[in-house]
Amino acid sequence: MAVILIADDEVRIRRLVADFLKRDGHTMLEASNGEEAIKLIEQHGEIELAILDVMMPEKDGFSVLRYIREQEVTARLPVMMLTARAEELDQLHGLQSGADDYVTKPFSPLVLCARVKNLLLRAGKNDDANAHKFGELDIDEIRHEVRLNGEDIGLTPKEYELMIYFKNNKGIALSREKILNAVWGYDYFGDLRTVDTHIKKLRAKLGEYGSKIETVRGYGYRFEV
Amino acid sequence: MAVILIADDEVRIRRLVADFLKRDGHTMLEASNGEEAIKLIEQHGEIELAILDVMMPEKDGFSVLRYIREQEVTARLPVMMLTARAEELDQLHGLQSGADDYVTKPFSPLVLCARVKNLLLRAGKNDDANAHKFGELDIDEIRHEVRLNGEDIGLTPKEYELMIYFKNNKGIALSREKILNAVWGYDYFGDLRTVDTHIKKLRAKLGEYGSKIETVRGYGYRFEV
DNA sequence: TTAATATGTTCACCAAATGTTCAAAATACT
DNA sequence: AGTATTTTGAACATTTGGTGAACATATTAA
Repeated sequence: MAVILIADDEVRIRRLVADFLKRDGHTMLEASNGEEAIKLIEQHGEIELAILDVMMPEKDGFSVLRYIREQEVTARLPVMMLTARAEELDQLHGLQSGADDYVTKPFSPLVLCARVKNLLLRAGKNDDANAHKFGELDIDEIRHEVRLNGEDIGLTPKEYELMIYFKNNKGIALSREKILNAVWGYDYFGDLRTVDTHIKKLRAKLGEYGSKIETVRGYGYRFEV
Repeated sequence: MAVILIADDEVRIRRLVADFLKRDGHTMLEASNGEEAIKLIEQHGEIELAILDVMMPEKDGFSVLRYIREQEVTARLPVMMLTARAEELDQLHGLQSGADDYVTKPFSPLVLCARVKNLLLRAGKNDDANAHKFGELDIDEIRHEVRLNGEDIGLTPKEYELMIYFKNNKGIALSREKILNAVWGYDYFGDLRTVDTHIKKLRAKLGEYGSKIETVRGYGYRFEV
């Protein structure tokens, strides 16, 4: 279930796509031209996929796509293009437009649904498991490494797990008990101070970002962004 | 990239097959029984390969296969059958059922992927990149061999499959469990350390490129480019 | 200011993960 | 059947990491 934008000047196509994707549980936003599409994208931070027809009045699909890729906040938004002819498809390939997928008209609604599912899956994985960037700090769960200014900082297994735990709980104060339970396991009977030792090492390896792990006196630690 | 139908009543198997083939860039359609499979085939003119489990509720794999061969439009569609037992395999042979390939359960996902690639190739579908070159390291899936400085390094079957799995997941940290599931098959319950032994041998045969298989401590391995 | 408490820091010992070797078991080949 | 090859995991070696005691420093309370 996601929020999806469909932009096409033909009502018939728009409805068709919207109806099918609604049936899959998605929330649909509709635009009848490029200008409208951009307006909706600006207003809705939560759009998770954009389906753009290439041929549209006001602003065509390529212009909207370019806009999406240029804006910081939407640069990584998955985009699917609808093209009417093979020539346009060539354009897509040739210009390396930055679209994530394309479907040629006429299309089968079910194939479109399948591809949408695919894109959302891919994007979902990217959001959850791909690199989380905090300035020059990359937490890359795909490669299973953390980079500072592009360089792997060589975390040990425990340090890495600790980092992931902080990443998943940024801004939340975590007691030593909670940290031990989460990272070491609920049946671990170790000294609470072991946490401190690992925090120390992690902070050192994070360099300038070490201070992002703040001490919450009398309680534990908190990772700030 | 092709549109592929997978029909199996076991969700686990369906997901496994779909996930692996999606990673190869294919669009997957899923059916949980024979009736559903036929419905999807009727609706989609663009299906390029059907993978059918023999044992399914509503209509079994053989019935679906017969249907496919009877319809003018789908008569030449490549079909791969999944069979659970040797007896079913006999049926396939004996009845000259018209399937293009068959795979017995349990199967290794990688073997399945390779066979799918084969079938699509045979069917004249586009498929690029069967030879991957990393510097002086050639991974040649056509000749089914890996060369270092032009010389075949004589990988054993398991080593070769491991190599292919790494090639398909370069830059991604792979846990021993994942590797075991992918290369040995989803129902293999062997020692995780067996992976290490094979890594060791593969590294040795890869010579100077052995270090491209990096150890991810506390997790598994990662193939670098 | 001093005592009490909490956290930072260091380090040596122990534990765990991985590398490596090998021979038995399984498999493929003839 | 017999032989060759491959696979496997146990056993041992080596490397790396985890741990908590001990001491240092910082913060708070009295």
